[in-house]
Amino acid sequence: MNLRDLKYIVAVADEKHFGRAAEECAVSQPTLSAQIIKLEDYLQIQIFERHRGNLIITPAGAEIIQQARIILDHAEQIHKISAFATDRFAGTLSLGIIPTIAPYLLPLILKKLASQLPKLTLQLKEAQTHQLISDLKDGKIDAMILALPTEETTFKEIDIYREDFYLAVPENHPFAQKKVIQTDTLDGESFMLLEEGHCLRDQTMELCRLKPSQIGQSLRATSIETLLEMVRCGHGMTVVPELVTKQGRGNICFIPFAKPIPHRRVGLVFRQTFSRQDLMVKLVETMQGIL
Amino acid sequence: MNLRDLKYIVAVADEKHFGRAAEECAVSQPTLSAQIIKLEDYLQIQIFERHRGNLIITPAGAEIIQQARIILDHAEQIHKISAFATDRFAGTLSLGIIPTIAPYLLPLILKKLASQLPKLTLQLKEAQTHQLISDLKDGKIDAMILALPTEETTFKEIDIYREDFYLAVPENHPFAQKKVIQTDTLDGESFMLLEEGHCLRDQTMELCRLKPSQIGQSLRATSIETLLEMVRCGHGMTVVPELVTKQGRGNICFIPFAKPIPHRRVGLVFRQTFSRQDLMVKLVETMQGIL
DNA sequence: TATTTTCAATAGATAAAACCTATCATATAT
DNA sequence: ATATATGATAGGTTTTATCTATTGAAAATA
Repeated sequence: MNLRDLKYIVAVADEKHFGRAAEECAVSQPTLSAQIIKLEDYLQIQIFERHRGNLIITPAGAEIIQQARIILDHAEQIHKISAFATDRFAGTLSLGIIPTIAPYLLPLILKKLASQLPKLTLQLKEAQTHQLISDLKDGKIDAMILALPTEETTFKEIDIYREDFYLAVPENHPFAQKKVIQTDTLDGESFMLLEEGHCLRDQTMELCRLKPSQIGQSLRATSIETLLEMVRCGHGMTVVPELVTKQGRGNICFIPFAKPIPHRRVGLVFRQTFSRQDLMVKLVETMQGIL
Repeated sequence: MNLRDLKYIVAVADEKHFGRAAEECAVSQPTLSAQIIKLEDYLQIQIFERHRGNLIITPAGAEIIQQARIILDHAEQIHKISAFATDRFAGTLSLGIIPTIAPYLLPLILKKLASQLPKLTLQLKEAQTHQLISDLKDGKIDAMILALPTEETTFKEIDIYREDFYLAVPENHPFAQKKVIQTDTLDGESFMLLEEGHCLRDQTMELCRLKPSQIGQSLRATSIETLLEMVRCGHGMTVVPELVTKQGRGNICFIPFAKPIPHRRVGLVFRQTFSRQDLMVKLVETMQGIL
């Protein structure tokens, strides 16, 4: 049995005439006749009684045609679903973002993004890199924004922006007077970092070549904001990405690093096999246009 | 798009594995893969994201699969309808019967017929021959029982029984003493007939070679029972088929005719193209067994 | 009654598709 | 580094759908 066959019998039921039904289905009359005979043969049941000018639908045939109409309706639905879905910039996108990006990037772009991609609905999830990677593999999210690279071969990455790091010190700290800072002058300083699992923690440790003794152990900071609060109170210093410095903050100085300026690449990551790659490109372009 | 394709994507959605889905569909994995790719291509939409061991259904794909399940359900319905309908002795049969047969034949057979063809429901319609012929052509009824032949080339006829005619006279009539009656002794007698349109009227006129002057004009009898009531009251005589004589009636004598005995053939008639010919044969055999 | 018209089925040939086996490519697990 | 698992690709075969032309049978018309 075949959707085409069902179309044929519905056409015959509508037209009560094989020739006209064939025309409606854009096939020749013998083709339509043969297919219907084959269907009747397959179902072991007669659907139509043929007479000239007087076509009778058998009772079972009428029931079958009723089902066929339902089936064709739903088949049409499938076409509609596809047609809608092929508007690649519409629909819902489930997007993961790491905690050191989300609160600083989202306020800058969400509003304009909604106006430039009006048919796109974002479903946001904030989690650490390793969690997002797992979610992306499982299909729980469609894409994610985080620090590149991910080292995952099954993912594709597109750079969105490059973000320089800054040293955050209390404004009464000696460093606060410096225009730039050399990473090798940080040797004895005491640092505060985010809790384990944040990529920013690892990046900071690496770029400042921190010894375990320099890292404040008492604190398990879950956010940059907490960290900055501690800095403000003079418990130590920390490193933050550029976007964090854009919001006005009292009592804290953000000192640029000397060249080569340490930074991170922030990008959009998705599965190589993801079905909406053109939306990914569009999304990145739109975000870059806003920033 | 094709019912087979829909079966394939539902199988993949269920199994989350192309190989197992192919097995379930009893085709090779390349076949299933190729068909699904072709479907995705045709719909211009990706239904699955392929990874090893981790198959993800796209949002649009999920909607399509939902529709596909509905469609396959209804397709299954079509199979069930056919399977039920191919029990050729089940279902409803719309049967027309002429008024000179219905009230005498039906009481004899209906009960036993219901027990011997328990799954068959009869929908009975009583009408004159010409009306039944028109209804049968239009498919308003499936078959009819009447006096043969119909002279219609598009119908098939099966004889059920042969029915001799009898002369009905009041018991005080001189003819009432006769064992048999010769048709050529009826010349001057006055007859009462059914109204126009009844085949029995025409048959009686023919077999008795009645002149218009012999036929009572005042009466437009719509049933044999009315006619017999008139005979009982001595208004004349009439001719009735054998089954009418089987019910005990006072004050009326039914005289057999001399050879060659005039009679009519009663049979089952249906369209040559009717889909339940084997039921027709079975029905006639069953009725003959009962009579 | 004979002829024409109408309508669906049949015949024969061609084109399209679905299918199979064998193999490849890639990612994951060992 | 090797083996395994999974889905895609290649090439060839079979099946199916389709076409045009024709036939057959009933109905309408002359």
